Amino acid sequence: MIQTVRGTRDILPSDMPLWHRVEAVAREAFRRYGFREIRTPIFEKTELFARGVGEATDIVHKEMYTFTDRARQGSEGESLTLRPENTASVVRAYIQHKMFADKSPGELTKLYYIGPMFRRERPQAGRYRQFYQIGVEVMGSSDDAAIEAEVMEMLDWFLKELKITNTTLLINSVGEPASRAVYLETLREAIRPNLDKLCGDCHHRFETNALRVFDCKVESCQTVVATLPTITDSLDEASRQHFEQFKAHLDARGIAYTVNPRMVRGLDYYTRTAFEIVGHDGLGAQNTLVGGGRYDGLSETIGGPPTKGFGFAFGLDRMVMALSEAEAESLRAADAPSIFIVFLGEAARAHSFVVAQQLRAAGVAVAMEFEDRKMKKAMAAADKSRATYALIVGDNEVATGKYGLKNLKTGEQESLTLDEIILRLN
RNA sequence: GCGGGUAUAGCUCAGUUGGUUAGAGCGCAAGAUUGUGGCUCUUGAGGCCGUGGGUUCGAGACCCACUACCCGCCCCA
Repeated sequence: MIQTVRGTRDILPSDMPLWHRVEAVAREAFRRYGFREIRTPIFEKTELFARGVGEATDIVHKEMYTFTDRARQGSEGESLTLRPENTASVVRAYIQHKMFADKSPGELTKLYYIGPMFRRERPQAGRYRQFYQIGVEVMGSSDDAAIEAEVMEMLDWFLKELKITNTTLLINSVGEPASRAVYLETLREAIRPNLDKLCGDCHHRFETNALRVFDCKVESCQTVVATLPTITDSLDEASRQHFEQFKAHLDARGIAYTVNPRMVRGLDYYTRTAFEIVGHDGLGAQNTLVGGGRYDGLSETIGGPPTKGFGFAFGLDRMVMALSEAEAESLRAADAPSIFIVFLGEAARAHSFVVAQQLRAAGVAVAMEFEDRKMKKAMAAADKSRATYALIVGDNEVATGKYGLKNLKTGEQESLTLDEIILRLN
């Protein structure tokens, strides 16, 4: 039979309550912190990602789903790409719709998005070719470190609300592009005499992105890494101060963090603040839950006005995996009807449709089967549905207008009118 | 792109050194007499044993290829 494409999957109804919960808590966080939703197209011109994300990154280099659009008369079909991330698109929209134009100096544009992204990587635990991200972008003329701190505070609330504990916030400053370039040279010079002690992957990293040598898991590489200068040592003064302020803001908010001078992030556009939140439970090797940073200058890269920016994205798939078993179970349990109608006989069946209609009109989640079954079977179905109550409708009930409302948890049963039942459930 | 593992019922898995009708638990269906679920008991349905080739008197088991999934590397959410 035809199955899902490698790396893609169906999210089935039994998991939907978990997804909805993560989304709902995120939206509530965004509401409280003044973010508004934006939706950008799922595909864009390839050039946007090539320039925005960076030609040299693995994402652009080997992971994009790129295709040529059908040619129109007299012109070539243009190259389009399924979005591998959303920051470039959001910044594009910010520029295209001139969101900066009606703002006072200092006023920020705070946006959030939620939707699927596409990367052609090898699937494994917590990594899919179509995956879902929720993210925010703060754009404007200000680069106050309080912006970063406030976003960390929001994430802190978000994770606590989802009862995802046992996470670590890692922060670092990667500096301005100029000082980073200087540091990269320093780093390469420091690595060069030790090249023979490094693994094959690190040789490759040395050529393409020397910063990534820090991430190597090979033990012999780590002994070399320990001797290398960190980016902190060569930060430009402005970035150093910005980082100090960021930490002070976090301290003032009581948010715990770990400075990791060796944490680097893969996308080209990051400047100054970079951060990750890593989880430790229920995730495989892909344990980065949230990643983000500052991207001053990205706007200019794709043809916009000078703009400061800061944002993050988290993987919805991974966030759902990080939910505790207990939390998942209680979310699933809440995804059940309030009332399951058990009817007996043809007349009661016809009457039940009307009862169901009235209950639903009053806002009650009602389930019922359409087949006339033995009461024992109907009760078993009610139990299986995890409904709070079974509503018993037989000939007696039809005649008197009083129905048996049985609480399936406690086993207690009362005889009530429809109005009384509706009142009971509200 | 590279490495390792797995593939048997709807689900989770057993299946001896190759041997005759393919197993369990859960789930599903029916029953334990009248309009009351959960627990228990009885019975039942449900399998091209991933696909294709090979070895053999005989393959779910062994060999090869392919495919899919899982885990890891690279990289990332």
